[in-house]
Amino acid sequence: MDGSGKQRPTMADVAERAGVSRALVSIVFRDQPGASPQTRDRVLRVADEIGYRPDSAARLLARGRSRTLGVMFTVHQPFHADLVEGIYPEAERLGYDVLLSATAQGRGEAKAIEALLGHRCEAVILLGPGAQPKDIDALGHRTVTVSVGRRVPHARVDSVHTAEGKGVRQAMEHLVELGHRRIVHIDGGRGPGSAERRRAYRAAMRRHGLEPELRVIPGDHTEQSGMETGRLLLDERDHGRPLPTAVLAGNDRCAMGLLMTLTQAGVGVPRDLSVVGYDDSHLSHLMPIGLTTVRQDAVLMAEYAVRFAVERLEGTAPEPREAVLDPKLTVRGTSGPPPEGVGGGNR
Amino acid sequence: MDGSGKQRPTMADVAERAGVSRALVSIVFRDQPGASPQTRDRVLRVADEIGYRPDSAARLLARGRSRTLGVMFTVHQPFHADLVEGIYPEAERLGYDVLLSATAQGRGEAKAIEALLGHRCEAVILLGPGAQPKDIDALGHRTVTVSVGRRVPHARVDSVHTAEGKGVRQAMEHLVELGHRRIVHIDGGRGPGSAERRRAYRAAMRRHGLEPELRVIPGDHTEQSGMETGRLLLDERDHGRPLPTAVLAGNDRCAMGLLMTLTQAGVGVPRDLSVVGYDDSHLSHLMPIGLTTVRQDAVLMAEYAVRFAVERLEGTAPEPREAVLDPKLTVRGTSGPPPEGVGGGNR
DNA sequence: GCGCGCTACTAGCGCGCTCTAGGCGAGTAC
DNA sequence: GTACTCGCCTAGAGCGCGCTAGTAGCGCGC
Repeated sequence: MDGSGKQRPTMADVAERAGVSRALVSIVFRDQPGASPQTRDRVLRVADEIGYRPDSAARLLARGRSRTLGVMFTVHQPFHADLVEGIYPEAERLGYDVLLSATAQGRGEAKAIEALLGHRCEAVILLGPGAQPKDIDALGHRTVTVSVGRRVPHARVDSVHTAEGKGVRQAMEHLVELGHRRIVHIDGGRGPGSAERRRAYRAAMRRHGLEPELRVIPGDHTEQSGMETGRLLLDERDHGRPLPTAVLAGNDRCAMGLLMTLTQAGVGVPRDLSVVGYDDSHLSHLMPIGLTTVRQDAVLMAEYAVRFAVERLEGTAPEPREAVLDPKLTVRGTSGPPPEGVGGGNR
Repeated sequence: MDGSGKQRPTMADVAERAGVSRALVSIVFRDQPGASPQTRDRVLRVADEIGYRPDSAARLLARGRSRTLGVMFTVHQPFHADLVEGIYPEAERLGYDVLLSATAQGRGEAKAIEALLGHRCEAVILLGPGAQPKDIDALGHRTVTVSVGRRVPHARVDSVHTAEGKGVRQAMEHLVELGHRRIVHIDGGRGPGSAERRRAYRAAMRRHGLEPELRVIPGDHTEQSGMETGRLLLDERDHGRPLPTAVLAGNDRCAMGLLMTLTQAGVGVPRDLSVVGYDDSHLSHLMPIGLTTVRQDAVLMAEYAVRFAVERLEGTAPEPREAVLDPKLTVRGTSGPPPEGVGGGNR
């Protein structure tokens, strides 16, 4: 009296029970004109009684379109979580369904995308894709594709990202104005936006005549990376090399890792050292004194991504576009003037 | 020359181009006997050439079963990320597809579940469901359901969770053995497992004759909650009430928030205060000295969840079951003896 | 010659739905 | 009266696939 024996009710069941044709039930469920209010009511009531729910597979098959957007993301990226949260409501508003596919250990981007395509997503939104530009371009030729957080210069894809240079510049101005000179940058490796951030960091250092202090420490967009850098810096300090007075991290996760290591080692933030992150993911609010970070508006980015996809699909905008959002430095508690006397590099 | 005009190739296209029948293509793609190696090769080659990929909607419709497991999770829960990572490989191993549906701001559990059912998931795996037991029971009557991280006593659902009591007991033994007496617990509110953890904390305090020190601070499973508790404790200290010497947090996120607040305020961990978390999510490894926490094996839990669902679906285990995994205290750096002289409550 | 079993393949129905092309009756215009 | 519209409803094709039943061809034994 349960489980596998229980057949899922179909439209035909509803139709029969309500004494109408299948087509009429279809009309009612698609909220289309062509059914009297009474019939509509009766159909809905009967459907509810027998627990009918439209089968999206069949529906999808029947009408040519799936009205589904596929989203590839990484489970462990808080900023992706923020983006996903923004994607749902915008997609719903435009009448699209959302399918998530995560990359994870042992499940690469290719696999995640494959799954989305198999489910007939009309468009694919890639959050911080790490794939080669040529692969992304290939995907873009096969289906409407949006890359979020990463520019893919000559590929046939829409892209939504922030003006990395601008964000880094703001952060650097902020630090320099506070009096910092010994500012290091933790690199984001192949992570989205890293190259631009690195470039902008270098340029800013040069512009302020700080070229001798310029230092890029290799890393990536994980807490792990921030912690390793922290340990590295502490280790160097113990061997006589002074700590930098400020660190521009590759992203918030990296900044978090760094902070944990440093504060646990008794380094005062921002007393002894300032830290600036990048993303303004949920993480940054969570710190007691707040992480100074470059805000990327996740909700806005999500909205652009969804709209780009939908407009391409519906032919409103046949050509791929690029949205470059203005980042905004959000000064919170992890940045302040460099320690007295140190000045930040005047040896 | 792009986009909507480009029709997705179907089996018929492959068949025609390879000079065989549709059925044969179907056979090849389902990896079934009944096609010669040469034909098989040719079909696959042709399919690859024209970029054919089986349409899962149609496939799902045609064979009665979808072989799809739906997973409801919360984007911002790191432990859910760990679970999702474990679910994918196990599902794949058993030949099932995975569909994710996130709860988020403005997208409650009901909506997330609705989406899964609409996509014909045969079973639903709920990660840390917050819904009312009766609603979960109702769902369990409609479809195979597995609750992960939360017991749902009289409901028709499988469940996978850890022996909360045991975990808390271990943590408490550990703290008491170190010499702690003033141990407070931050509650997890309606979060999964909270009630059991709270109960176990109370019992442990009583068993060790620490009833006078017993204190449960309301909270939930977020960093926010940990931070608020931290501020509360610091505030109390400033008004003369001594800090507890140890805190048993509701989960790792909460412990993280607490840690951030305390260490930033100059409280040494574990010098002045010990902190124990719960989950052993990725977070706990990320701290420089490591979070002492009660390990819930995410991978194992994920495997149980998937297997329970599949075995119910395939009739191997018609009745819902419960897996209670043994948690294991993982001692890392945030726990140590209480500060000298304080002893931990001997006023 | 015949039947037999086996491999390699095909015809065609049906999954649950959407959607086009209508049907039917009542009202309105001439 | 005929002609037409309009609201409500139905018949039935077909979406891309899986699958059952069946066919063609071939070697084999007698």
